[in-house]
This record gives sequence, structure tokens and C-alpha cells, in this order.
Amino acid sequence: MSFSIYNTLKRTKEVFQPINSPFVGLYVCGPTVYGDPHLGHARPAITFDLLFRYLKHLEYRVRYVRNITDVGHLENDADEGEDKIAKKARVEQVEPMEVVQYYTIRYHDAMKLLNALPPSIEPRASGHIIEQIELVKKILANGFAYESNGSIYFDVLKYNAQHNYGKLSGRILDDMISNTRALDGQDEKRNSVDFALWKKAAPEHIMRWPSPWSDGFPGWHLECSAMSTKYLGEPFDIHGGGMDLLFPHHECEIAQSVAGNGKEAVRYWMHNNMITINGQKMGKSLGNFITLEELFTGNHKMLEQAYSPMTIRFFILQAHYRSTLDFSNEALQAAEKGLHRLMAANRMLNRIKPSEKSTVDVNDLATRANEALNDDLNSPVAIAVLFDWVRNINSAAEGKVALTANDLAALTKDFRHIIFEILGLTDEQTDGGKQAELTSKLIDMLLNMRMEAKAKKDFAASDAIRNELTKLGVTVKDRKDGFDWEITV
RNA sequence: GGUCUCGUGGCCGAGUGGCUAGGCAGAGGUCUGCAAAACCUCGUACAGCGGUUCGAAUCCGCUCGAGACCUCCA
Repeated sequence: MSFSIYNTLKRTKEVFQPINSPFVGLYVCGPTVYGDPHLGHARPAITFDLLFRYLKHLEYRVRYVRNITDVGHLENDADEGEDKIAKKARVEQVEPMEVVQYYTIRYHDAMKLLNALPPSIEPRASGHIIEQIELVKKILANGFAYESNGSIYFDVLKYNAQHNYGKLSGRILDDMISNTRALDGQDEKRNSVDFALWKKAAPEHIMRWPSPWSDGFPGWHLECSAMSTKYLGEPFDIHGGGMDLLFPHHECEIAQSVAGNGKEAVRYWMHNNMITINGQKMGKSLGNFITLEELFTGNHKMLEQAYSPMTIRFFILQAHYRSTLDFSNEALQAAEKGLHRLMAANRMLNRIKPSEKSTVDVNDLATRANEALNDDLNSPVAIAVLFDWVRNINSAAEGKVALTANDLAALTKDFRHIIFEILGLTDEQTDGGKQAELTSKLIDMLLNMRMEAKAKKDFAASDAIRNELTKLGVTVKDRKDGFDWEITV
């Protein structure tokens, strides 16, 4: 059994073979921190968190690098317009680094709620200006860039004459050129498809650094090339990001690496697909994006209710990362119920009484779940396997399926390893720290008292306990040999 | 306009030449002091039209529809 991933570069699934097993280098494009994290940020964060966790499950030693873009990301990729962060800073009348600090913390908070593990290294673009300037120098020295009025541009035509600009995104350079509007002649660029490596800063521009060419700032694509190879070496194993970054961002990264170092830096390119709302991509310009905070609080006109971070995580994991995933209240509510069912089964494992013999093969769970995840991280199939076992677990609790003590222990271990360690889900009923743990124990205590009342046929007392709990938002579920409960508020 | 992707049952969403995906919703049943849950059974779904094939939802072609990128977005 081997782990295969879909390599965008080859447009096919390939068996994953690390360059330096057991070490694996993983780089993922992180956020540009100029706004609140939204539903779209959750997709790559969870996709590559799953990859990170699964690689660790496969006993690789993973170095996971995810950057913070705090400079250089302009409002459009034609190398015009204001820096996104500078603009936000101007609008809010604060230092650019205050914007960066604020939204970086907001991003981290959201990632923590989604139970996305922190990366091994989280470099900032502004902290790697020197490395970026060095890379520009190399590209210039190799003749693939030119200076124009203090700015440095990548010469795409020249590069394409020797290499293939467009190999990742499947674009043909000639088509791109013929599809671009004619320039007005004032542009610093020789060709519309050229992109900035270094931009000379306008006098009012706050974020600026000295360079051999001008006081200025690096182009957006440069940071990922510089920082990925700094921390992961060249070449390294996996580069991930959203599909919308495929062109031009990742295409430019390849060009920069080849032009600067003579070789491609990345072995496997992985891209998660988009989240859509009513069939349309979420986007700033479309005005239909929902922040994670709005999702968690339900405070948005499109939301019928609040959705917990785990509901969002589960919702995303229920679709394959390369498929578009359409957001709707109905779909999220279905995910919420499904997740509760999964967690209820997990709690039920504690109540199963072992038997002399087993009537099911408990190895089936881990075997099939691993098969699914080995197949390009097919989390929806892995979850389907889990649900097959939810049925078995519930049946076992009712005495319809038998498990030996050893099998029960193995099943419990596997089930929990998959849902908590690999899929990174948490049981929000019980995993909320000391308070939640105490709540959980108190509810158990009350329900044990109710069991005693029931045993004495004191239904008045047992119903009173249940009714009071119901009023507080605790749904009581009697089982054949015990009880379960769920907090619904 | 160019490049590409996709169209699966009420909803979401896997799969992919012959064998049950799964979740949610719905119907019937079992269990139960009641309620809820759980368990069992139930949908003859693969946009349309042709073609290849013993056999296609799965391959090919065409038609229709949707979306993505080419402009900021994860």
C-alpha cells in the first residue's frame, strides 16, 4: 500500500516518494494578512493540515512551512495598484505592521479553532527581503530579468524561449499575449506577461527596503520561491495552495526557480479546489464571502444558524479536496448532524461490553480508511468507512454485534486515531478544556441518578431530570444498557 | 474570446467499463414506561442524443447547462 497524490504538474496521480525519506518538506501558500480569515481560507488550511497529519501518520518527519504574506501582494497581478496591506493601513490610519499583526493573530485564532496544527515554520515575506534580493540577483545574472526605472521585471518571453512558461497551468504563452490588451506604451515592462521581481517604491510608500536597484519592495511571487527553498532546500517535496494560485503565482514560482537556480524547486504540486456559494466562487469582488467568525457566530444574513468550527472542518473533509464544494445551510446542517453521530459513536465505545468472540473484523476500519487516504487523501471515503463502523459500534452497544476485549480495544484505538489524529476532529461536547470536562461529568452524574430512578420505576423523578436537562439544552438518549446525551445549544 | 474543469437519487457528496459509497432528509418496522436515540428494511441516481462494447453512469463524439482561470481572491 503506497501513498499517491495528484500532481498538478503531471496532471495525474503519482506515488509519493520523498527526496530524503523519512524527511518530507511541505510548503503551502499562506494568507495575505489584510483582512479577516474567511471560509475560503479554511479549505487549504484543512486540506494541508490533513496532509500534514497523514504524512506524520505514515511516520514521515515533516517540515511544514506556511508563509505569511505581509508585503508585496498588490491589488492586481498586472503589477499595478497599491499593496494590499499598505492600502488597508492607509484606510485604517495605522502602521502596515499593525495591520499585519492584527490579522495574523486573527488568522491564528481561527486556525486553532479549526484544529489546524501550526506549521513547523511560518516565515514572513518582510523578514526575508535579503533572500529575495539574492534571488533577483541570480535571475538577473542569468539574463532572465531586466531593470526598468529602478524596478526589476522577469523576462517571460526570453525564459519561454528556453523553458516552458505555462507548464503548470497548461497555458500557451502566445495565446496569453494575443489575449492581452495592447499596452499604452508607458509601461515599464517590455511585455504584458512579464511580472515584477522588485518594485521601486513611490515616495509615499511606507514599506520599502534598500536594494541595488532602488528603495522598494519585492514582487509577490518572489517570497514563496525564496522562503520555500531557504527552509526546505532545493528541490523539496510538496508545494500546496489553492487552485486560484496556480496561475500566475505558482507558474511564476517555477519560472523564478528555473531562471535563478537552473532547476525546478518542487516535486509535487497540490492544489485544493474552491468553495462556492450558490454555485459561484466566493470572492471579495462578488461580495459573497463569509468570514470564519461569522460562521462560528451565525452573524451573517446568509446563515440560518451558527456553525461550530468542527462542523466546518467536517463539512470540508466530507468533500474531496480537488472538488469544488458548494456551501449551503442545508449542507452544513447535514454535516453538523453527521459529526454528532460520529462523536456519539466514539463515546459509545466506552460502554460496549466485551464478548467471548467477535462477529466482525475490526482490522477492516483501519485498512479501508488507510486505503482511502492513500488514494490522494480521499477523506470522504475514509469518513464513509467510519460511518460503516459507527453502525457496528452502535450495534455492539445493543448487543447485536460482538467484540472481544482485545478487538474492542483495537477498534477504539483505531477509531480514535482516525477521527482525532488524522482527520483532526475534536468532540466539542467534551474537548473544551476543564469546564467542558466538568459539564460532561455533571451530566453523566445526573443521568446516572436518573437511571437509578428508572430502575425503581420512579418515572416522575426520571422524567423530571430529563425535562430539566432538556430545558437546558441537553438532549437525553436512552440506550439499551445506559444512556447518551448531546448538548444542542 | 482563449485555456480548463464539471454536470450523480429531495439536498450534500464519493466512485468509475459488469459487484451497496457515505451523510442529511423521507417511508415502514424493531426496541422502549414515555420521548429521543439506536438498529433493520426501503429510492430501480448518474444532463440529453448518438457511437464503441457481450455489457457504460463510467470510454468516444455532439448538444445543452454550470463553473474556474486569463484581473484581487484560498
